[in-house]
Amino acid sequence: MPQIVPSAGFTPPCDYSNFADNFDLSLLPGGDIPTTPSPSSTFYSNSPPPMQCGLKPKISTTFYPNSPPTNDIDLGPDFQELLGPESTKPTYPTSPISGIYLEVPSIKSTDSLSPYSSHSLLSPNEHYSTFPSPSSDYQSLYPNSPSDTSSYPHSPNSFYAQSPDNYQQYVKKEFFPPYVKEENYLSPCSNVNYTDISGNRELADLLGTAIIKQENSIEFDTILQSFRLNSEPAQKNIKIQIVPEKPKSEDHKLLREVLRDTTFQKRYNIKPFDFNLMDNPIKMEEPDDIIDPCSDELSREKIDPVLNLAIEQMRKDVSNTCAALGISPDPAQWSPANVLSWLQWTTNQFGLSTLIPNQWDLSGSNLIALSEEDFTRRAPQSGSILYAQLEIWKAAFSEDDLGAHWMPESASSNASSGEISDDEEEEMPTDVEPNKPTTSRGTGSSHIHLWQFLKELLASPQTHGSCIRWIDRNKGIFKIEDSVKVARLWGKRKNRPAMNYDKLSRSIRQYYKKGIMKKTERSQRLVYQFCHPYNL
DNA sequence: TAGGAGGATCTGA
DNA sequence: TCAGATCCTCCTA
Repeated sequence: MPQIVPSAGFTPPCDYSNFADNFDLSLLPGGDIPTTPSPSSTFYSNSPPPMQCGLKPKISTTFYPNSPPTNDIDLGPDFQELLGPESTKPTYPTSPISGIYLEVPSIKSTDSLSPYSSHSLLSPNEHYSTFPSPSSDYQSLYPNSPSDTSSYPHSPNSFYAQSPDNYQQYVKKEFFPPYVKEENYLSPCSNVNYTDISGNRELADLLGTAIIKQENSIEFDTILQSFRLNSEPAQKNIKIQIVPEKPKSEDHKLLREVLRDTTFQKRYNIKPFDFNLMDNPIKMEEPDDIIDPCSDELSREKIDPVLNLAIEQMRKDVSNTCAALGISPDPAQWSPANVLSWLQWTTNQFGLSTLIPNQWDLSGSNLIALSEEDFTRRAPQSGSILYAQLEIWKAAFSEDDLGAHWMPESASSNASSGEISDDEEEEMPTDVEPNKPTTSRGTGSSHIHLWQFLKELLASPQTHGSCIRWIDRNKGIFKIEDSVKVARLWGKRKNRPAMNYDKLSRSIRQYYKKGIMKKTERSQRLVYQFCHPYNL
């Protein structure tokens, strides 16, 4: 599996030492598994071309300097400090540190950098503005990078994970290429013996950081400065030798060492990501002498909580959106109106071009039957993203995995700790439970909930702005400007001619107990606030 | 006086 | 069974 990437603020209980234990170095370029990225995927599509095994081993890196890189770039004195003392300053490409030089590739065509290429699984709640244009900074070129949390402001609807049960399905559909990106890597024919520098943890850190660097957009200057401050005396003893080819079990030892080292992770607050290795058919390569018969079990123990959290996050994300849209978590049950609602929401979330409604006048069951080609035919610009998002929803509503346990965030977070009290259960809003699809009560029906109706009014300020409006949309605070009119509209919708604001407000107040609405911090007349996630 | 708060009870799905 | 409707009393700005 690909990478279970948590939302910002989420720190999975695993580290790079675990990653190192489970990382199949044969995945590295030139390894057993071809590394050419799938052209249909933007996941890790920026990997450098596979290294050619020449006479000299290489440490290849794709770090991006402040100025646009060129193939003939002068590495400059700063970076050279990393390789050796001034007296041994090399002349590129011939380094006095035998056989090691840096390869700085030219920037690739921006075509491959689009975050909207086919099958990109983007967080549905990310702001489109955070995605880079092809001309934006290099550091923004990895919108799908698992480590690139900076571009992804935390959102309860963020979608960085998926059910492991559906992983195989995704792999088959090439949602996730079955390889692991390594933009910086040791050439498989490298014979660098870093044993001699293993005592220099800072250098190992440095190299490790450099390896992660372009993924996390860490300023190179920062790394260099850190290196200068912390390891200047030690670097004099740096000695890198070329040794004969080692057995495969000892190959990539430097990378192994770096991956086991988590100091860089702490220093730069880098969050590791999970490869869901237990479900991944990729076999782990492990030196024979340190094979731990219990490692699989231990890895599973470490990974399981991460998976559970990721799955729970996924449930929350979709559940929140269901609640916000008033639609069933099961796309198959969507009415044409629900389909349009979902499409509109998704296009808004991703800043996609507006869809032509009459091309999407179909039920949920028909929608999920569409192929990706059907999607792209209806929406050439955004069809792939819509299709991918729908796949997520379909996966989210899994009869076996999720359907029976679906619950809104407030309840699911409690469920994760296994501490749902009777009271809490009683207060749990049942209107967004998956097994009680809201479709039949959804927008357009007389069975709509009051809170949904109010959101409906709030969603059309052009029409109803005179009687109800948002005070603070983000916080879900709104004000009823014309209580009589709102009550009348509510009564009309519910076919209750005797409805008045007194009754309506009583119903609103009932929501306090249910955790759907609450009083505002500073109590104001006719001002109410939706609780999370109903404010979404 | 309008609106907020909340208890009690009824209604309909 | 549950959400919402209805009726009620009391309180506050």
